[in-house]
Amino acid sequence: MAERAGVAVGTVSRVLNGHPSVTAEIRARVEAVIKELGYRPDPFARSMRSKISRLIGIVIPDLTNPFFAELVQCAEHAATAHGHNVIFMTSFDDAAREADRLTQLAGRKVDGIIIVPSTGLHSIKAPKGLPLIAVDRLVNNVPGVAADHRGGARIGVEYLVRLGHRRIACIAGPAGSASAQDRLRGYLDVVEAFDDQPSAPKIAPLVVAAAFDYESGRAAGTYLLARPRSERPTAIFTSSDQQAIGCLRAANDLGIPVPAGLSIVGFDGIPLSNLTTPRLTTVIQPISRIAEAAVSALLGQREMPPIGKPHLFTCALVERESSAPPVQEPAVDGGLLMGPAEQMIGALPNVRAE
Amino acid sequence: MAERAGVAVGTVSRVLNGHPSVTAEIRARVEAVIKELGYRPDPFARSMRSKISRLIGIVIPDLTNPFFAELVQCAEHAATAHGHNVIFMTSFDDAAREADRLTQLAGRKVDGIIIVPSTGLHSIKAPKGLPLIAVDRLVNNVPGVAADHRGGARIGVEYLVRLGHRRIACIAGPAGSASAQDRLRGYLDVVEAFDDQPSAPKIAPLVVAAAFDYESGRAAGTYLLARPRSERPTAIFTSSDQQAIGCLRAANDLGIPVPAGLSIVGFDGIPLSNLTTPRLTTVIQPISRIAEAAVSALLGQREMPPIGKPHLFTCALVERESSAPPVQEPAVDGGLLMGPAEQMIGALPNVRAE
DNA sequence: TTGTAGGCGTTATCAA
DNA sequence: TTGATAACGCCTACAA
Repeated sequence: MAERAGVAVGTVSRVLNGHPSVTAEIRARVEAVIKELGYRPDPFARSMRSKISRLIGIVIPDLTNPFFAELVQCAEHAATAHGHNVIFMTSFDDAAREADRLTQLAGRKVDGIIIVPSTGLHSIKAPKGLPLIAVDRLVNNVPGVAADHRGGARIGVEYLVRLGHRRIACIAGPAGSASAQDRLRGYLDVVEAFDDQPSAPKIAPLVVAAAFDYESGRAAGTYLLARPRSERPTAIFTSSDQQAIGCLRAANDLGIPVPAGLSIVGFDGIPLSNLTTPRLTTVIQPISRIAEAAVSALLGQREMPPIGKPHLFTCALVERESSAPPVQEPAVDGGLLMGPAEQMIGALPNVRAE
Repeated sequence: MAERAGVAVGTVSRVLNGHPSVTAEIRARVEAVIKELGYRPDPFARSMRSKISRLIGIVIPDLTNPFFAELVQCAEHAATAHGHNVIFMTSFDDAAREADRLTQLAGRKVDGIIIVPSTGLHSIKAPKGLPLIAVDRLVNNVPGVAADHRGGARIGVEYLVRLGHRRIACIAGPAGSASAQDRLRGYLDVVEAFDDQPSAPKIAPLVVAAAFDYESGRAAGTYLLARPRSERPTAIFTSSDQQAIGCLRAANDLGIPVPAGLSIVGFDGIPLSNLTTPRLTTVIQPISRIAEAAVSALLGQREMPPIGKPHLFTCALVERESSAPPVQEPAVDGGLLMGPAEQMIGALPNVRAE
């Protein structure tokens, strides 16, 4: 023990915790011994008494998704700045595994949990008494912080409309993902806005659902582009950069030039989106700000967003090379999806990678 | 307390730990109460006594690198299977920050640490008494597990030679990275092997160093491909898939068709390598096996590789679309790098992203 | 200001 | 087999 500095344990503790009532002389002496012995307080003993672990958990569906990887990295950075460390876990997008991880974290007595809920989850049975915040994919019984997916999608689709596109397809994300639904809703917002102005040319909606990854994007793109020329979209709005990159691949396989024969807009703004051929026009999310907001809310530096009223961050369009005005005036009739948009959400054709 | 089951604390502990000397009847009674109360032993109290945290640390230079992201995911998976959780940290490829993280982990009393050392590190000052294993980038004072980078590079370059290429450039990784050096060495192995056979046509070595990321790969590729036609390589062997993808971009920017005018071979085997245009021929690392080996060595399920004698996993070539025989017989003279290969390592022109 | 002592939840030792 | 008890390292009243 460092009490070989000639003081009592209590005094050492006071020095450690910066308690005011310690003589400068004694404090110096103790600190010297601490340094000399390389003494570190035992975190377990500490946590056992204080009930504070300075540990937070983060659970994400899949680290192979560059967006989540960046999110985790930003969150770790923010947590470290707050003096916390992070226990990382993958749910592999599986609800059962996710629930198990949550239980594990609760058992570890972490101070809080950041979670990107697995696909298909609309509510989370949170270990009670444990601060929990959903990021990116919002659920209805937990505070959340995310990009304004709906607004972001609107920005992307409106941009395509402004470019002159009228046959704009949408590759939606998986039906169970809240972020995917919001992006789809944004797409439909634009479609409906045009429906409301009878003078404006109609936009033919064309929607297909797919997972967020490269391969699913490629499959969905192939599905959309393999349609007869007259029905083929002149632009595709995707729900992730990975899907968009898969689409690029699909277009290339089918001999369709981008952006000459097809415009593609991505979503997320991952680093790679700026290095594809052609470079991807995409809607970027302010990912580091999202991560920081989640961490500081969790750690009480900022108040938690109320349940049902998540903290939303606005997205921005980055115009690059994968988008351009359409070459020929597209036909307007016939879309996969017709009718009141709201009803369609959740009942879309689903294309999946083999 | 669960001793309201009418037993002493010690007995509960024995039940919890499956100690044999407990009557079936008592055990049943205690377990019933445990379940009823949803009782969970406090991990801090437990660790405080047992000196075991069931926590391991993992420190990575950059999670934006898909290879590392996958590594982390695999490691977490393996650790979970062993009943451990993982504290994740980024060093941002900065030695000072890395050292700090290591200290933090030691302070947390994790059971072991997996580290991908930051670029430029040749040894690690490990907190002593703490199992530590280096992954992917080996250092000389710590046990390690990695892919056989040198052998893998050899496989990739030999493949290009077999295809008929003689002017094969190499984009090496950052000079400070051990894995980068090994891959470069593998490249040089092949070059030298040809030098030894006077009958065989000479291979002109051409090497440039760059960071592992997309943008650096693009810059390095541009640098190599902007040379006069007679000196331009007909094939580029890169040190990461990201570099290769950047190269793809560079070739495209310069109007050089791949693989018709240039063959590119990547390294790593990240998922994306199969979705570029053209799909990337690459040398894949058995990443999940590497991660599992690291975890089980760390946790004592398997013996640690001796220092200086790391556990190496062989790589495999996946032939895809970015490689083909060269069209025209290339000239042989003039390379950036000439002379005894060994001397060159570490003294290469370095191209970096702006 | 400083020392002393009790208690946090476990596990391990020793008796019973 | 089971119970009682000490000890792990820390913090915090409370007493000096």
